[in-house]
Amino acid sequence: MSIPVYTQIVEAIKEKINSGQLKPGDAIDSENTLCKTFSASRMTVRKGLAILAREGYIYSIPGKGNFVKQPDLTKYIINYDEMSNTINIVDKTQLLEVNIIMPDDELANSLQVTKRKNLIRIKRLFFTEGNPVAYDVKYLLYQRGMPIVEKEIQHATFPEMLAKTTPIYGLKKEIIIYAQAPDDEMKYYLNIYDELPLLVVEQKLYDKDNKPMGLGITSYRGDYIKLKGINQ
Amino acid sequence: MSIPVYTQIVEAIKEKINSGQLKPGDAIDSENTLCKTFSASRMTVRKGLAILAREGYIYSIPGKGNFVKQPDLTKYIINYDEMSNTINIVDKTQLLEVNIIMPDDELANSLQVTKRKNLIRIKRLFFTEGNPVAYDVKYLLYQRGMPIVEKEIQHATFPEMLAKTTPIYGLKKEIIIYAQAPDDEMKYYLNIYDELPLLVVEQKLYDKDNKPMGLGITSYRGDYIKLKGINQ
DNA sequence: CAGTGGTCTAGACCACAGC
DNA sequence: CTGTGGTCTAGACCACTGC
Repeated sequence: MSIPVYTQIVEAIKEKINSGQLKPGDAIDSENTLCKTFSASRMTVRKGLAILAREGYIYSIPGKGNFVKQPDLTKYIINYDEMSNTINIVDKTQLLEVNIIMPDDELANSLQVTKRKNLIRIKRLFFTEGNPVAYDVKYLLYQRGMPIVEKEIQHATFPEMLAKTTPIYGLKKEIIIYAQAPDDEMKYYLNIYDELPLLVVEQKLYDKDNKPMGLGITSYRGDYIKLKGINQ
Repeated sequence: MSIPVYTQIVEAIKEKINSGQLKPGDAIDSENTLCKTFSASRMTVRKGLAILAREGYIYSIPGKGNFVKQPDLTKYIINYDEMSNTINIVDKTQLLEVNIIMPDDELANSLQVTKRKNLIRIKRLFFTEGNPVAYDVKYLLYQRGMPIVEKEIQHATFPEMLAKTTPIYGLKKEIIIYAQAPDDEMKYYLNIYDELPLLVVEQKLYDKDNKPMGLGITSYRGDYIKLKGINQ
């Protein structure tokens, strides 16, 4: 058989769990027992168990055993990037403003800086087939080497803006998603004349020491965005 | 040192990547080289590399080597459940309707059933401190043992409704998030008198063979919901 | 105390890359 | 052909659990 032994172990245990033979909290056969059952060495058995643990099927308690885990029914993975979503792709961007500003209380608090710290503010409009679909504002802590060259920021996504001055590994990210009615400025920029709502996505980036590096707020016309999340 | 050798290997390579010594696409020292560098056996080195691969730092090409991976800057994890979000928790639910219905074209297509297949439709209202905050509709394929007991479904989340008749392991889930203006029915149920938009979350559940098991549509008052996603 | 999982070794054979 | 990663073994010692 060309199927690795550890895969066979994984599948056998998954089957026991999926079929209900093993329920959450139940103990799995001990590693030594599995060694005998599958005529495998302990390292091979442990490799299979590690895969099951990674996939959320089991957990282990040292000195006691391996147990079936209560699955997490609330977890979803979403791939978010300002320029593309499930129903639309941004094909043009327009730079409205690049400025150095001083933060107000809320912004200073959000980025954990004093009100005297200079920030870069970038405002952009996103278009699809000639129609404005989103209004985008970014606030970045100024750093040496920060790209203020218009060409470099006009089409960049948020992590790309920071990638040139901050190591992108260890970068922590956060998004907040909510619905909002457009104010007059949004209605003007996004050509909204009726009751069309906005979907707003706030992005916050932290360096590997959890220091906030920037805040982005992207307001999408509600008819041009759907976000999709899947499990695993 | 009580830190496991494989952890030391992981940290050493992470540091090389975070500091920029190793860039995406670069080859990592071969496993045999790492064995010598860390005076460790190959299995120990491989355990460290497996962790780095799982965390998205590296990938391997058999016969060639291990390489630094381009990090995925778009991936977020969101914990979604109808009853609670970043700014609100549902503390009361009201069952509006439990019915057997025949699907229209759109629904039959979405659930991959014929129009003659019976579906269960459940309509609920969610409240927080006495105020209606969300309107919730679920469509379920009828199965033996399906809970139509009101007590059992009134407060259940979507996966919980299915958990009694379907194994929850291997369950695949999908959510679609978008903003929408409320229609008159929504305005009535959710006490909306002004331009408040809705945030709509559609949930679709599939069994382990990718057969759709149910569709849920939850429409939240925009001022009572924010969804949060983080990386890793 | 025996049994459990956590770590680790020093070998082995294989399929595959690239010269 | 050598070097690479992928799989696997048969031991070992440790810390912890529960009797």
